[in-house]
Amino acid sequence: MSDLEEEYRLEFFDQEGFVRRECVECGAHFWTRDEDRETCGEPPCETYTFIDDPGFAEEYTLEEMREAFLSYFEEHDHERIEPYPVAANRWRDDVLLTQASIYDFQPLVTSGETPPPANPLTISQPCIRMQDIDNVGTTGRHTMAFEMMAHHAFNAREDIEDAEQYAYEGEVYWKDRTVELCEGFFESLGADVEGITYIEDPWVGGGNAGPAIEVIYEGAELATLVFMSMEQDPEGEYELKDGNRYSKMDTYVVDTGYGLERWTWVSQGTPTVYEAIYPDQIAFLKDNAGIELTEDEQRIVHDAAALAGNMDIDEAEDLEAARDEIAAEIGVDVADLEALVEPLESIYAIADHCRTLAYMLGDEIVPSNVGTGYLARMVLRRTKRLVDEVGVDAPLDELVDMQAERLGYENRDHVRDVVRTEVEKYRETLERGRRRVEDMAAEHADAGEPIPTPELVELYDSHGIQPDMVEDIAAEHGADVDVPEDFYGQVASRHDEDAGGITAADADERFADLPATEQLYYDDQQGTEFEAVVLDVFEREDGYDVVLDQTMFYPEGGGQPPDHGTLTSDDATVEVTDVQIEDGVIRHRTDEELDKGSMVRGKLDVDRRRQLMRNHTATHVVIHAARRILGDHVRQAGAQKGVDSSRIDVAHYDRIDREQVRQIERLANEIVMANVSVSQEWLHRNDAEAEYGFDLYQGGVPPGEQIRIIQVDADVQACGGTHVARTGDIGAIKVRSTERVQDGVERLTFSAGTAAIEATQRTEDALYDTAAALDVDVWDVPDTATRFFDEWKERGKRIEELQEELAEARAAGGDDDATEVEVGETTAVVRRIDAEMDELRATANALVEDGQIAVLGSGGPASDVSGTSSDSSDGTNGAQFVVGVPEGCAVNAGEVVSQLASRVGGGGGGPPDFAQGGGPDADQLDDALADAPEILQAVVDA
RNA sequence: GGGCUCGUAGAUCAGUGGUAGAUCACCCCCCUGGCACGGGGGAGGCCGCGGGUUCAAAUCCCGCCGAGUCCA
Repeated sequence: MSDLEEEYRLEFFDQEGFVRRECVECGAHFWTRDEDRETCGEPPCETYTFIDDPGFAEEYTLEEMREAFLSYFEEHDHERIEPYPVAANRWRDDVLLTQASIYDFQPLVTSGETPPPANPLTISQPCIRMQDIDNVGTTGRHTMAFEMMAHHAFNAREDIEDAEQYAYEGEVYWKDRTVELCEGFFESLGADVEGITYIEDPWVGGGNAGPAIEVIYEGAELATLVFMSMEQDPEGEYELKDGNRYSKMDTYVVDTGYGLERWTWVSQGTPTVYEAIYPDQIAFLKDNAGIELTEDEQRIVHDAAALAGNMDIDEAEDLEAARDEIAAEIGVDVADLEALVEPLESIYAIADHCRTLAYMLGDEIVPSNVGTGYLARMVLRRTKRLVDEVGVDAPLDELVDMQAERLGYENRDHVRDVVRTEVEKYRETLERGRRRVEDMAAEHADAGEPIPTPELVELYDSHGIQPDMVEDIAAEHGADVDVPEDFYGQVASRHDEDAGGITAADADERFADLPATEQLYYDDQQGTEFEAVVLDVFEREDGYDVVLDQTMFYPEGGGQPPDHGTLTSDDATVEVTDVQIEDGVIRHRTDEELDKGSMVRGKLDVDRRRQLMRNHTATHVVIHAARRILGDHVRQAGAQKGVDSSRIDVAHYDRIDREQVRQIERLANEIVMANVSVSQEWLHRNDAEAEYGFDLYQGGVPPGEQIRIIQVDADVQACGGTHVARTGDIGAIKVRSTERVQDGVERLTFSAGTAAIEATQRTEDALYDTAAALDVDVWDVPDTATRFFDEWKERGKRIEELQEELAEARAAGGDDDATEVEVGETTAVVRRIDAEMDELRATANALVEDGQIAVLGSGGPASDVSGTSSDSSDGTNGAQFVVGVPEGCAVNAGEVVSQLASRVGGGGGGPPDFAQGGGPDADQLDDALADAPEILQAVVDA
């Protein structure tokens, strides 16, 4: 096993007189100029020494420090690069947020597939680390939002066989120069370079690894210098700390990270990092929340923070343990200290969270319950809770705007708008939750028991109500709550993860030897016929896979389905039903075999392909139109093209209403009618990104140095699909529906070309048929339908009234159809009324009100008076009974009904005073009713 | 993408196989000089939609639509 010790023996260290030492506290190896040094310098082995004693010659604000860094590296031959969005999922699909500057260049640049935008380069990249969320504010040094200043150099070995295979060649600089530049920057700020220690700390992550150095100054880790140079390899020569083996790569990359906030903090020497980086907002928040401290109190807070800073408090949990110690040291009561410090901690967290939100929303992340949108929502809600708790009464959108303004954003109005919308949504959620908890609390308070844990878990998991909020609300209603220690564990256990990763289909070895198929559909997008040579044929379960030297058939990809068509050789014509591409080799799935080596003529199913092209270009047009109508935050969140219809999912924070659909449709068709040409061009990806930004990648990020750019009107996208030549070829675009596929994601389904016409015709047919059925003009359909519906409701009510009148009349007039028997003191009326259940019930009620027992049977409605009956049968749908018993009469209606119903092959029941039942054998109805007197007698005797 | 919860009167919600309810809001009347309150009466429901099970479904099962929420 190698611990990479050799990797750290730098010439630079040698020349500068560094020595390698082992820390007496933690055992880490480090490099220092100070021969007497015993510890590595990093907490907990040593403490911060810059608090109240800044480590640089001058104090810097965030902006000044960023500029100092970038200009230093510019002066040393680095090109300054504009920061990337914090939404890393715009250019890669393995992560959601940008957490380090190197994220900007993964995976394609680091692997050598794509050249970096400059080499070497320097950047200050905004980042968000959600995992630190609990520590923000309390530890004094954690922030969720930060900028990682960096200098990167991308190197590729030249001593390899095929050096040109990588997008960059040769060495820009490596370890020695990296450390030298780092020292140089320290020096430029007037730091005492004697005090710097370099700790050996190999880095491993995401399948890559390499030696790395932590740069410690004044007790603080100010930079990490990573030398990414290895990749995971079971045969590898190095075994690293994650237990895996690694071997050297052909590319090797300098990946550095300098925390802008740390550097600013060290330059100012404030007790916490927050005070150094957000002085204005913290002053505002303190003032607004009415936090005024006496000089004594200020001193206590200051000392406590300084001590905490020195104590290597890495987690909020550790702080609780440390607080006793701190209080003792300063000589105050722990409770008093907490009362002083906690509001400040909230305020620090608010400032940090507002910056996080400004980053997220400024980069046009739309709050939702998926992906980055969910993260934005979580941060926003947490911030809102903190703001309310600490008693800040400024609207949240104003607080976020303070950060957006500081960052110089141009879309501040949009950011405020989104924050307001979200705050309102949260308010509604809280209100719903409050009512729910109040009911629950009252119930459990009555029972004198605490709210049980499963209820708590459900309140959080299904309704988004935090346990501590439940505690507060429950307390108001006198109910207790026990929040178990492992609460969030119990929540997690509700989410039974059904493992079952999708096993990737085994790559077929035999394809590996075949050359990449020439893609004729790019040379001539309008072409439909071609000639080719059959390179190979593979038998499959349901047909054959044919590989040609070149093809016009478009393989499935980018949401565009594959082409269909035929391949014809001298001997046979075969149908192509599917086309797939793998490693550049295109496979045509056919129903019959073709001879290897034969010449074939390929013909596309032209109608299908035309529709697919129309749909694909239309997709670009629709998303462009949606963006113009709904706002710049609109991005594609998925798409599927089809022959008859296509759909795109877009990120948007509200439902798309009918009027907006009309506007989108109109604008889309204006672009169609303008008949602008659809241009295809292959650009170097860096040029394309520089010119159009990451919005190019609406449909995903293509690999490679050159990317295909499709421009439709003002819309520019990287796209591998086939398109019509001019927008007019689309013919027409019809938006058919919108649907909310997730909160914050709207799906637009539309049709293009002939399918658009057909879709419209189908809708019209439905309208015409309706008009015909109502016997009115189409324009009168809405009014007529409304009138009919109202009248139908009126009639229902009238029928009910009449049924009641009829029932009363029946009850009053003893008519001949009824059999009356005496059951004890009470008269029972047994009668057959062929009517609906409603009518039977009404009659029974009327009889009961007259003090009589009602035993009513029905063989189904004699005539369908109400028009509401939905049964299609012809009166043979069985028998029903209703039995009603007046108060104080010892007859169980349920029992009677049960016995009657059993005679018609069914069952029944109900409360003792009013029961219903029935069965399928209507033929037995009269016999059953004839037996009713005996049944009544038997029941009363029992 | 997955899990969970919910959809009943204008609003908020009860009702978990057997006659659709409460509170507020609304309309009318009484009380009052008038208002608030109080009292009495009334109107207002395709129980989200579509299937299924059952003698019987707001209620149970399946699908769809709509909303909420937790997680990746």
